[in-house]
Amino acid sequence: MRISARADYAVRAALQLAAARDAGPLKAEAIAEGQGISHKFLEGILGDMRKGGLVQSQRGGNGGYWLARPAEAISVAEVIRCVDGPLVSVRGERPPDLAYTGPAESLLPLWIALRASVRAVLGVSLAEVAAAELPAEITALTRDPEAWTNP
Amino acid sequence: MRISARADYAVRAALQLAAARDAGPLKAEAIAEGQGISHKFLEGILGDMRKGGLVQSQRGGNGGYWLARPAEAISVAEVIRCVDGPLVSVRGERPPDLAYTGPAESLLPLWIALRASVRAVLGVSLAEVAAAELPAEITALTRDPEAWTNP
DNA sequence: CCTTTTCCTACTTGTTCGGTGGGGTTGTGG
DNA sequence: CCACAACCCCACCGAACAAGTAGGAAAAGG
Repeated sequence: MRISARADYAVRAALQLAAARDAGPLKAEAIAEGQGISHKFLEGILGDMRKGGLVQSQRGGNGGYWLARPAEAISVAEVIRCVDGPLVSVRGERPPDLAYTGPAESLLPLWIALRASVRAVLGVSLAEVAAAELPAEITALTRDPEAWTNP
Repeated sequence: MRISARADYAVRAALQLAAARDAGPLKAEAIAEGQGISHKFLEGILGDMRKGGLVQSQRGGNGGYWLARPAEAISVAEVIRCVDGPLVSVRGERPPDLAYTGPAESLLPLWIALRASVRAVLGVSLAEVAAAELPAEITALTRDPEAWTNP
């Protein structure tokens, strides 16, 4: 259950774009520097986000990237899916495509529940994260000090 | 956010062992056949679980594997961690080791919340899954028909 | 025309994934 | 004590993926 560098970078870039909403297009170089990401690598990620319809771009002189929709209408989950495919997969397949037998039968509902819960958390909008105003259900999860410790 | 084949197989093997609790040791070959897993590959996984203290084994004539603890006292999360390392990692690092700046600052709490929610779901015991009696909070997540559909 | 910046394709290097094969070691039954 | 059944412990393998890198073509603006 790892979040890839692509996904992490994509979300951070999207947050940067959300924050610079009214400052016109943002250059890839500026985002890369602002977040400490390899510029060329980020360019590829932004390209995927453009193909996925999340951002738009303009070349030349004072070009750059901007969000295709308001930051309130883009979820973190969408960004991750855009650059990394399905949010949760088991052995490369989406949960509903799996079949289990015997005592493992109710493993499928468990994976489904897992996916639903991941979806719920990552359903937050870029605006909420950028403004540091996460929904109450999410902050509730971070309240427990044990959530911040490694097992 | 993918569950590897190792993790999936490990949990299924553990469930098989949980179900055969009172039938004495279970041979790797039997588990492999029962779950449609490559026998040699499974052997490696069971080896990891033994080193992790989750199962015990006996060689020779009618040897095999059995759970080291009652199935009520082993969580799915433990099994996955045993064979695959940390449950949730971002770019290979555990969330508390990350540092974000600027508009991405509250991305860290989001990853923490994500991990907490994953932990909550996978905290179920092998006994609960094997008996198909998931806790109410988990089944509640599977109630929504949308949880079963791909986006 | 010249600069800037995005866009595209290809390549690299290292690691992981899923799996296989062979041989050693320990236990049981005859 | 001997054969056999199982676990145990490597070593290896091909394919895929991850995280970048490099170089240039194409558009926009001055």
